[in-house]
Amino acid sequence: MIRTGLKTFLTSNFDIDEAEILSLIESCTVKEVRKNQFLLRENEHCKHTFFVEKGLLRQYSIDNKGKEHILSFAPENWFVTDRESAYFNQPSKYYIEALEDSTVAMIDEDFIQMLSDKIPNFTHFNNRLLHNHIRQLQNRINLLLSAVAEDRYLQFIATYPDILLRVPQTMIASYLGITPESLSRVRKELAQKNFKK
Amino acid sequence: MIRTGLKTFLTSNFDIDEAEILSLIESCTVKEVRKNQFLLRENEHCKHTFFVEKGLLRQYSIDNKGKEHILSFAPENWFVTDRESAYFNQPSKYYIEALEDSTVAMIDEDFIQMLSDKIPNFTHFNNRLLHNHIRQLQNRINLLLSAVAEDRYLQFIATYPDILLRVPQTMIASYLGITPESLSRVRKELAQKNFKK
DNA sequence: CGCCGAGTTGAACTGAATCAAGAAACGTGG
DNA sequence: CCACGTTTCTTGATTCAGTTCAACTCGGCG
Repeated sequence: MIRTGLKTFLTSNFDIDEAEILSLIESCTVKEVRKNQFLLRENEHCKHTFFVEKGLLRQYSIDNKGKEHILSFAPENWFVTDRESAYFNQPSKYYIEALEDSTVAMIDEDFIQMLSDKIPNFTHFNNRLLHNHIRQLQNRINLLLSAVAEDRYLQFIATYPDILLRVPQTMIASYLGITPESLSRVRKELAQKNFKK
Repeated sequence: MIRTGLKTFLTSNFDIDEAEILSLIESCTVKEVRKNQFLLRENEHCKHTFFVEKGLLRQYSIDNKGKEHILSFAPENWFVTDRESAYFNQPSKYYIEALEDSTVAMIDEDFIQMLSDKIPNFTHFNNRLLHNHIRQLQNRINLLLSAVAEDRYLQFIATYPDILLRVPQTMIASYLGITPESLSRVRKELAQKNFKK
């Protein structure tokens, strides 16, 4: 079976020979998770970065009223982890769950260490990943502070057109910080606007 | 004049001798900014990380309706920068402005490079800074998604009691994503609750 | 065929925004 | 140190975006 995931990702991002990659990859467990299975639950300690080879994950919290709030979606070739838990060694506030049957590479601290040793500019790459994450989070905060439901939704469409089609509307609403009913109405409004034009 | 800022910060965080620090510090410009002066404006390219030795800065955006939204406050011994602009070389969406007369160390790319060279675990330190930033941003998103005005305010008080006393309420409201009027009412409510107890 | 979860729609409600007007605090110059 | 103007905070009345709750529709799947 050809693994199109992490290996391809590494070879296409780093200047490193195939053989070496292969030996590295072996020390990285791959997990098949079915829809609705969890990779992390609240209060657990997050020990991995999850690299999605196939499928789709979501990271979310549950507030004290029992409502879910989606922090992120992770489709193919994305990394997810709870950095707060993993890096600072705290119990996680989040759940990470498969929204589709998925194939996930489980990257642990040792593996990162190996990559750092073997791949010269892996540190830089990792740094870029962190900066990218910060950028995404900051933009989202700015959006939550400044934009109404409709604008948030439009922004979401523009940024994640692929995800839009793969997850139920309820979850997009949760990501946007509005109710499913509100999102439904927003979409209706937009449809009418577009029709008029 | 004794600089209590960056030097102290470095010596207390890293195992490095005084002399070396001193020579490093010299290559880092220090700027005195007066209240309401800007260190960064929208559309400029952010070239520095600002380390606040004395005073208080804020980072904010202005939306298309002309409203300000505060992304962060930076009191003594904090770093601020627009990583999106600095790292990805994009025009900034944000303003960084002094809320008090401040002393700010202007850390540029060269200086970071020097620190990386001279200080063995500086990379780790920097990494920790990034993770800390991510943690803070993620928690804030979670709060914006899940909490009403009152809870956000309570959380703010608990997290930044020092800042609470130094900035006008208007700005705290802006940070929390509510209007000054709403914050005023929230505080009134809380005062009444506490009185009843 | 019938069920079930996802999405839609409606009506009432609510937390927060808006607009407007005072009151309090603040600092700046005389 | 007071007087004055400016900013900040408060309070009230009204409006509004989004929530809540409930009923109904639709498409898929066993």
